[in-house]
Amino acid sequence: MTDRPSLRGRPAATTHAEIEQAAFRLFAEYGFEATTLDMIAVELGISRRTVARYYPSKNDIAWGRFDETLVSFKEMLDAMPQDLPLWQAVQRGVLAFNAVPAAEEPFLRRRMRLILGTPALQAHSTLRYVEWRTVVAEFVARRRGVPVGDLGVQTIANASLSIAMSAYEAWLDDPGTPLAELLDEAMARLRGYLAVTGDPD
Amino acid sequence: MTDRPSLRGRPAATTHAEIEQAAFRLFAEYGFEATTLDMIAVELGISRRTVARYYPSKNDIAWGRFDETLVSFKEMLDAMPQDLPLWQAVQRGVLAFNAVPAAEEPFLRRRMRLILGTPALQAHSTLRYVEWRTVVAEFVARRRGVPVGDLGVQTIANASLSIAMSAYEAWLDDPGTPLAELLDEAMARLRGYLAVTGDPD
DNA sequence: TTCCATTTTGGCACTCCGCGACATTATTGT
DNA sequence: ACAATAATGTCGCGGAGTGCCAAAATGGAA
Repeated sequence: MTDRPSLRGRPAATTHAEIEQAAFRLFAEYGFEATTLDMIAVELGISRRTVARYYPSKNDIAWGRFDETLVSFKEMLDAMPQDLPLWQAVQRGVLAFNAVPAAEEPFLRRRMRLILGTPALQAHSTLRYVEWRTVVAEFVARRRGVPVGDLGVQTIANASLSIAMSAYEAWLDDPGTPLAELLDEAMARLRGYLAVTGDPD
Repeated sequence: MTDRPSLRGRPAATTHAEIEQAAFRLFAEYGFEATTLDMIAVELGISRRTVARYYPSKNDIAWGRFDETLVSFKEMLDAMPQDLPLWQAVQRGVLAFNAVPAAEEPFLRRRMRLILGTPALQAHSTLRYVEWRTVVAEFVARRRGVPVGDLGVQTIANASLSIAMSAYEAWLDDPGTPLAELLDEAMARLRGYLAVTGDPD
C-alpha cells in the first residue's frame, strides 16, 4: 500500500488513484454522505477493510495526496530569493502550489468543488489548512528571525490563507480570470479595508 | 428541552448548562475523544438518547449556545454608527462578542482551550466560523452596497476572522494583555505585511 | 523445486456516534 | 378522573473506524 522498495510480499490490490477515481464517481452520483465505504469497495472489487486502510478517514479520500503537494509548497517557499518581498514570495508560492497541467485542471476543479460544497469536508479541511498555515508561518518566521508563535507571524499566516482561499473560491466560480489576478485583487481589497483614511469605508 | 412556553408535559430531565458542566468535567479528566456520550449520560443519571437529543452532535457540546451569541453579534454590528470606519465597527463587534462577565471568564478560557486543542473540535469549528464570516460579510456588503459574493467582501470577512482568531489565541496564551490591544497589534502587523515598500519584509 | 520471509489482503468483532420509531412517564388543564 | 401535552427511555439499525489474526500472493534462498 505504501511505497514498496521491496518487491516481496503480496502485491497491492489497488492504489490511491484508483480508489479516488471510484470514490469521486460515486460521490458525483450519490453525494458524499450517501456514499459508503462498502459501496466504494464493491465498485473496486475489494474489501471495505482495505479501502479504509488506504486513508485515515473517509474524509481524507477527498483531499488525496495533499501531504506531498504540501512538501513541494514548502520547498518552493524556501527557494524564493531573499530579496523578494515577503508577500510576493508567499503569493508566488500559492500560485505554484495551485498550478497543475491543463489536462488535470477539470479534476482539480471537481475535487475542490466537492470539498468546498460538502460541510463534513469543509470541516475536515481545517486540519489541512493548519498544516498549510504552519508552512507559511515557519517561512515568515525564518525570514524575519522571529519565533513562529509571534502574533504577527500567526496573523500573516492566517491572513495569507484567507486571501488565497477567497481568491480560489472566486476562481472556481469564474474560471475565466487567472488566479494571479484574483490574488492581486483580493490583496488590494484587503489593503483598502485596513487603510486608515478619512473615508469610513 | 427547548424553550417551553407551555407548562404541560413531562418536565425536562436536564438542561444544556447541566450537560455541558458534566461533559467538561469528563473532558478534563479523560479527554474529549475518550469521553463517550454514555459516560456523560451516566454522570447525569439520564439516558444516552436524551443527551444526544440536546445537541446535534457530540462536537456541538463544546460550543454550547453559540448560535445565540452569534445573533447578538449581528445585532451589535447593525447598531454601529454609520460614520464609524468599517474596520473599527468590526473590531468593536469582535470585542463585544467576546466580552463576558469576569466570573465566567475562566470557563470561557477552558472552553476555548478545549476547542482549539482538540483536532476534532478544531475541524468542527469551521462550520461555526462559516456562520461568523457570513455575518461579517453581510454587514460589509450592506455597508458598501455590494453583493455578499464580491471578492473584496469575502476577503475582508475571511481576514477579519483571521485577525480575530490570531489575537484570540494570543490572548489565551497571555491573559495579561487585553484583547483590544492584541487586535490592534494583529492588524498593525498585517498592514505592515501588505504594505508595498522598498523593504523586502 | 521447495520452502521461507515478506507484505498485503480479507474477514471478524467490537466500540462509538447518530438517528428513527415508539412506548412510557410526568406534568398541566378541563 | 381523564384528556392533552411534551419530554424521556428503550430498542434497533447503519456507518465509520480499529485491532487482531489468518489467508493469500509474491520474491528470494536453500
